[in-house]
Amino acid sequence: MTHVKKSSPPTISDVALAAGVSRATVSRAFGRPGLLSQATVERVQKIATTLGYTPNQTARALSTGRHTNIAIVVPDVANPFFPPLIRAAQAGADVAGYSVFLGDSDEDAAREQTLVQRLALQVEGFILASSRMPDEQIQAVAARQPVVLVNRDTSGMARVLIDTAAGIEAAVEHLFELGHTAVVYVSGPAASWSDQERRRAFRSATRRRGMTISSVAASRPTFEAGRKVTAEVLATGATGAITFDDLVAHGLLAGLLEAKISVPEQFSVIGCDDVLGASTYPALTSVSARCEAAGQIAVELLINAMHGGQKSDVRCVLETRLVVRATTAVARKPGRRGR
Amino acid sequence: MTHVKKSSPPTISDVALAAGVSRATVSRAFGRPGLLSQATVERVQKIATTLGYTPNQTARALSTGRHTNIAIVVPDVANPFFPPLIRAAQAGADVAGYSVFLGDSDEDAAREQTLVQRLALQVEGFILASSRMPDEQIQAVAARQPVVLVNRDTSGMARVLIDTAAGIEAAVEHLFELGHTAVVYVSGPAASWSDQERRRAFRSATRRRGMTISSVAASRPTFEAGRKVTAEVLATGATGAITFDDLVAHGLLAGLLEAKISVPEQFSVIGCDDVLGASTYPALTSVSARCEAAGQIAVELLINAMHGGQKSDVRCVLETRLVVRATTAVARKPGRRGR
DNA sequence: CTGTTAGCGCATTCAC
DNA sequence: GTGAATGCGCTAACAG
Repeated sequence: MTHVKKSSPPTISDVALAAGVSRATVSRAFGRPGLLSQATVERVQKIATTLGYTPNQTARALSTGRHTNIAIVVPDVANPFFPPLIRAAQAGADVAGYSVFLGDSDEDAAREQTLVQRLALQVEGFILASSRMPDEQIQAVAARQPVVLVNRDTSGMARVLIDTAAGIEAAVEHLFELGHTAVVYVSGPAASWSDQERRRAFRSATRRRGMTISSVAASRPTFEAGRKVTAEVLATGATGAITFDDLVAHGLLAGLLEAKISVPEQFSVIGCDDVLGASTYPALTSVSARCEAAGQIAVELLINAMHGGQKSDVRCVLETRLVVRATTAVARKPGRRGR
Repeated sequence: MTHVKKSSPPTISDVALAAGVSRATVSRAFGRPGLLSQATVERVQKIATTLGYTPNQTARALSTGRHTNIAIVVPDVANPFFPPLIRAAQAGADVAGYSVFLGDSDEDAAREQTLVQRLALQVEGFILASSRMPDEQIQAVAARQPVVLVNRDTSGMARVLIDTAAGIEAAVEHLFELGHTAVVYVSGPAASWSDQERRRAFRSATRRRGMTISSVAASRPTFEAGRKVTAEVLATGATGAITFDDLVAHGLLAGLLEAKISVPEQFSVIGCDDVLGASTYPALTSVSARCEAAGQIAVELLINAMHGGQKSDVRCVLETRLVVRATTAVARKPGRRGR
C-alpha cells in the first residue's frame, strides 16, 4: 500500500512527473493542444484528471497577464433592476470561460472608485452599470483596460443605454391624454445618467404640451424614499407623478394609501424600469427597461473588446415602451383633493 | 524634458527604484509596516501613490497563497431572496478587505460544481447559499478550504440556517384557526434544504391537527411556475395553500385571479421568505426570512474561519415568524368553489 | 531596521 | 513534437 499524502492541490509539476513529460508539455496540453501530438495530449489530460489537477489561474494570470476574470459593479445589488442584468452578464461570461467579480458601490462614487482600483489588477475588463463616478475617473479606468458602461453615456466608450427617455415621453403623453395638466417628476440619484435623461425627457415633453410641472427629489431609489416624499408630492398640486423608478413609485403608492388618496381615481402614478411587474396594487403603469438584454449585450461587448476588438465607442441603445396598467386614469377635477 | 512612457502598471521594482530602497522594503511598507521605520514607510508610500502603484494581488496571492478573495454562489441571482444576502455579504467582505466573486448556478448542481472548481484556486473561501450540490461534493470543497453554507444543514460544517420550519408551523396553525381543513403545499426545488424543511414542517403540523393535505410541485421557484400549477392546486380540493416561496405564491395569486377565484374569500395563500413585502395584491401573508442577516453572519463566519478560527460545525439558526397580511381568511364552506 | 536570495505555478522564448 | 531555461510581481526566510 502506497500512501501519497499531499495537502496542497496538484501542480503542473506533479502531472509532469506522473506523465513522464516536462512541465512545458503539460502546460501546452492545456493551453495549446494543437502544438502537441494527439497521443500525448490525451495521456496528459487523463493523468491530470485522475490527479485532480486544475490549472492555477492565478499563476497563469501572472505569467500571461490574462486573468479570465471580469468585474461587474453596480450601485446597489438589492435594487431589482440589477439582478437580472447581473445574471445575464454572469451567464454570458460563464460560457466564454470568464469568472465574475461583483462590486456594490452602495451608490457612492468613492466606494466605487476603491472597488475598481482593488479589482483592476485581477480582471481583464469591467462592466460599470449605472456608474456614479465622474467621467474622468471612468476614462482613467478605460485607459488601462476594456470597460463597457451601462446607462452612462460617455462618448468614446463602449456603452449600452436603455433609452427610457422615449418611454418617459410616452408616459407624459399618456397623462396628457388623460387630462392631467399639472404633473410632477420624482427624481432619483443626481449622479445617475438615467435620472438626467428622464428628467430632461420629462421637462421637454411637458413643456411641449404646456403642462405645469414641478419636481421633488427622492434621495435614493428606494421604497422608503418614495414613501417619504408623498407629502411633498401632494403639495405640488399635481394630479399625476412620474417617478425615477418603480421602487420610488411603489413607495409613493404606499404613501398615497396612508394619506387616503386613492390611485388612480385621485392621483396617477407612473414608474420606470418595470421591475415590479404587476405585483403592486394597483398594478403599476411603468416604462419598461430591458435590463436583462442590457447585461447580455454588455458582456458581449466586453468580451469582444478583451479579445482585441478595437471598436470602442460603440453606442448600443435599447428601446423602451410604456406599459399601461392600473395606476393611471383620467385626471380628477382640480382643487378638491383631500377635503 | 524626460519622457517616461510605460504602458503597464507600475510594479514593486519601479517604486523600489524611485525610492532608492530594495523591493523587499517596498513590500513591507504595504504588508508589514510595523517592521519598518516610520520614516521609510511614509516615504515609500508617498512615492508609491505618486507613481500610482497598487500591489498586484495576483502576484501576492501566488507567493502567499492568500488571495483576499471569497466567492459566493447562489442558484439564481434574480431570485429576490438572494440580492439582500449578497449585498450584505459583499459589504462585510469589503470592510475586511476581501473582494467577492459571484457565481450563479442556475439551480443546477453540475454547473455549481463547475463554478466552484473554477473559482477554488482564486479564493480563500466560499459562501454556498442554498447549494444544490450533494453533500459529498460540498464536503470535498470544504476539505480544501473554508466553506460556510446558507440554508443547508450539513453536519460538521459552518452553516447559517433560516428556520422557516417554525414559520411554516405557524402558517399551518393560522390556516387551521381560520377553519381550513384541507390544505396544499406547493413545493420548490427538490435539492433545496429549505424545501425539505418546509415540506416536513408542513406535514407534521398538519398531521398533528388532523388536516387533509396534498402537495403539488413547482419545478422552479418562479412566478411562472406558480401560475402554471394553479389548476393542479385547485384540483386538490384544498381551501388554502402554503407555497415554497413568495415568487410561487405570487404566481399562484395571478393564476387564481385568472381562474376567477377570489383571494382570500375563496382561497387562502401563504408565501415564504417575505421578499415581496406588501407589494402583491392582496398583500401576501408570508413567513419572514432574514436573508440580509444571513448574508452578514455568513461572511463573519467565513472570515473567522479563514483567519484560522478552527471552530467549524457552527450551526447558526435564524428565527422566523409569520407575517399575516391579506391573503388569508376564514375558509369558505367546502364544495361550492368555482360553480 | 533593511538588503539578498529563493521560490510560488505557470507560459513562453529558444534549442533540440 | 518536446525539453530546458527565463521571468511574471511579489513575499518569505535568511543575513547583516
